[in-house]
Amino acid sequence: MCSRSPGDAMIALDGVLSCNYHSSMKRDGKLHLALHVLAHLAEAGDRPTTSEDLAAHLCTNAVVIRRSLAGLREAGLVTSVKGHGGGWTIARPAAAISLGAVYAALGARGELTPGRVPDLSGCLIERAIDEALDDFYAEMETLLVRRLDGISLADLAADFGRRRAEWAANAQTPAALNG
Amino acid sequence: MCSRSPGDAMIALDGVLSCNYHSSMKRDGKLHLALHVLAHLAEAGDRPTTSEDLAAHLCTNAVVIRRSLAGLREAGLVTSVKGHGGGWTIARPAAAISLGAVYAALGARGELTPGRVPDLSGCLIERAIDEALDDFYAEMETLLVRRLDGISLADLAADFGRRRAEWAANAQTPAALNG
DNA sequence: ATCTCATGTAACTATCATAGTTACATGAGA
DNA sequence: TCTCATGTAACTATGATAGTTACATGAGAT
Repeated sequence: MCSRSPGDAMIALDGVLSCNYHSSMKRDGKLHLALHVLAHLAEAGDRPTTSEDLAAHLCTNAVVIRRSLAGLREAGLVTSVKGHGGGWTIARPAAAISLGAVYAALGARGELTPGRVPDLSGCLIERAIDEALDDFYAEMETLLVRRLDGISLADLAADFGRRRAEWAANAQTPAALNG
Repeated sequence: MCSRSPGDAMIALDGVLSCNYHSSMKRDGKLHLALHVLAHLAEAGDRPTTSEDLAAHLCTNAVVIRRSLAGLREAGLVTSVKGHGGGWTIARPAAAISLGAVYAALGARGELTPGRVPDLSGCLIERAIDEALDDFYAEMETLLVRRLDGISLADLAADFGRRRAEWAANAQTPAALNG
């Protein structure tokens, strides 16, 4: 089950495309999920979106969405409202949310760094390698965050806008989207 | 079981230190393992080292070592000889082996890149994010490899040499090594 | 009031990657 | 031919994360 309904913020592709519910979000990372959700929330603007709706769009489970958004809420990137008419809303304009902020909000240690087990062996070679790799990974992490800080959600949204325009122009051949 | 015997290439720390066999190499990555093995082989020079010996030093299993070294052999970084007096030997001087070469030899896709599942949903937002992240990860991968190419095994060995000297100077207080 | 919707969260299962293990075939000296 | 060591398949164990179920909590709608 992962089809769209005409009224929502998505481009209407109903009946044409669907994704296999159980094999989709298998090994793709927390960052990807969070960005996708945020992009949808940015599209929705002020109107709250339920985790159920988001889950349908992302072909995943509502609880998975809530888990991810819980972290983003603590970081002040989104807000949530319970009950009737409730749901999730983006807390800042998309241009004011950097991918670095999202990455940080996820506590995304380990997205790059493999994580290290403390060295109990006393092997000096191991120590040298541990330190070298620690330094190296820290350096890469810095580069990664710096680069992510330079990209905003609005940049992704712009890219999305470009795609939508392209899609509208080629609307005659929707089959090309299946490739 | 992970104690050293006095005659080998390791600094003799017998009886002083041991590591818990079952909880050591749990989440540390293929690169770390390969580098550690290579560093030991570099220390050993021309004399072949058995996977059993290496496993004892690294507190892991001989088959794990052989699995890792099989990849490195295909890349021409190490050689192996069967039978009596056999074992593993480093194929080039340590200065001529870059960490980038090791990384490549491991086919270490996924050390950084989370890997992506093909997008079947047709969601344009998803596509924009997929491409942005693909580009981003490719960029980081390039930076990572470039940086790794700039470090040789000999650099790590030099670091090891420095440590050994320090250790020898402070040999009176071996307890400090336990911290 | 209470009904319904939606979040918040705990607890469980499923899946995947990798480390660890066992077992055995193969090849090379002694 | 005996022993050592690699080469490899097949299995188990572990940990991370996605997916699922279930239920408590809170906030409007009636």
